[in-house]
Amino acid sequence: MPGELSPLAPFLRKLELHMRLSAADREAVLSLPHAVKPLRAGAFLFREGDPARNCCVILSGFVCRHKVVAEGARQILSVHMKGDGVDLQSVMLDVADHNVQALTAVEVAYIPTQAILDLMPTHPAVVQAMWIETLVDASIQREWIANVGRRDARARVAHLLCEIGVKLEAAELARRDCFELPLTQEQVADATGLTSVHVNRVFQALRGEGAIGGRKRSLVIDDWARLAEVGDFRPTYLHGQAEAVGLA
Amino acid sequence: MPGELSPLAPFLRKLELHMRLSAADREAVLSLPHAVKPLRAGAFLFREGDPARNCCVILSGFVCRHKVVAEGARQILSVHMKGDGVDLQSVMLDVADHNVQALTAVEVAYIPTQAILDLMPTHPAVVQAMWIETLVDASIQREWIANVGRRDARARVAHLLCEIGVKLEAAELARRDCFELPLTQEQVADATGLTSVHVNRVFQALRGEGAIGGRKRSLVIDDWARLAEVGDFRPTYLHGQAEAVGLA
DNA sequence: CGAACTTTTGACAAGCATCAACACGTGTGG
DNA sequence: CCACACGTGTTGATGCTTGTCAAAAGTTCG
Repeated sequence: MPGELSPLAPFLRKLELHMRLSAADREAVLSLPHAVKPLRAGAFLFREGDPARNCCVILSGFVCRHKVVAEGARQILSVHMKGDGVDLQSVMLDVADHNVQALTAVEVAYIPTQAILDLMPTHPAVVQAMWIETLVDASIQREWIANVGRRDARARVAHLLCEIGVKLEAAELARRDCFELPLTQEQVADATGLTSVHVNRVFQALRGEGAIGGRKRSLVIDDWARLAEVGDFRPTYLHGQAEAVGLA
Repeated sequence: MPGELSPLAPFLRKLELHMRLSAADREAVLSLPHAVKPLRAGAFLFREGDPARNCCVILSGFVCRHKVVAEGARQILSVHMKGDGVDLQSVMLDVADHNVQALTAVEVAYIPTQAILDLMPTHPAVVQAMWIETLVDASIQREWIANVGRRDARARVAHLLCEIGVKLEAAELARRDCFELPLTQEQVADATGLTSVHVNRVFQALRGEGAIGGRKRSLVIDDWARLAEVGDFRPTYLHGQAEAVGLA
């Protein structure tokens, strides 16, 4: 079984950011049972209230997690890309407490949760790595609470752009200062707790002061240090991913 | 060793909300090595940047986790009480990404992380329960992102009050509709991304419309259904804790 | 009984939302 | 190939929610 070619290889790579794994552990990850499924942009991987039977790994494309509040407004909770295990937590919890939706066309691998539980006795290190993965996820969520709670619009957007840049680079999809933004301005708004109109104005402001460039979604971060300062971006909270791109 | 009298009993009780544990597992939790320490209000249990060597369990009193952003504003990320394992995640991560501070005088039990890691082979169910505990924590954080990101001031405060009520009841510290609020209005503001002045006005509005009563910090939720509706409070995200108080 | 918090009040300012319209690019079908 | 719809981005006018500043009143505790 040629490990490097397994669709789960990027997932394994991500786990290894957190923990050293033995050859047997690596093999156990790559041979997890999984069903690969292509989905169109906008498709739901899970919905709030769904019973949690599977967790899934992103193979290509982008997804986000989000909640819808009473008045119908949407709040994006996180953005995920190649190699991310989305809803690893569903391994342990009974029911999904949020939605997971494809931002672009994606390929995902569904893994039955039981298969992961079965690794506990035989490959505890793998389970430990997955636990860490969920903890890093939680750390990112804490940063997002601070982002939407206590930063102004400019900082929120700048922070989000920096984070996405680092995650893209850690996933080896792009350089952190030059990438195709996988979000529309409306989705940036939903991620930052703003309106799309105001996000648009913030983008213009950031362009105006020379922090970012590029046209449309092709984003170029001309002045990383500047943008990071505007966004109060200190990447410690990304743990392994920050180190992976030399920001630790 | 009389389990019921161990200071870790409330922690065990919380873990058992998530998983059925054997007698041996229960015993293993209660006999975890720990150092009990009383702390004054305002004391830090951990600081951002600290190396993570211990995790701690709250025995009495209240603590919060928070971050400080560039301009000096503070964002409270969660509120914890008796039986909560705060920073269980530090078992796995290298460095604390936020502060943990006592809101009132507290007693905490520090547990060396290594002792928890050592349970992996011998008591996997205990480790699994702790994992679930961290996942429920993450679920609550997601709800907070939506709360500060997409709800107006009234709803944010109402939501927070409902959540604290349910957690207090689940911890058997009070009824969910009648309790001593462990936060000052300024701390409520830091938890909801508002200013204390505005929080004060929201409290008056909620009192005015008959949703809440009581004077000072002694809060009485006169109309739970009303407050829950104002706050868009649907407690699924609390998982086991919601069920424990009959809200599932 | 005074010092340090905490809550409350008022006047005013600002950031962001809202609404509405328009521009632009892209893909689709006639 | 053009017409058209649709999603996305852009702009302007206006107003509300919430922040800011400052001061007073109430509370707690040594």
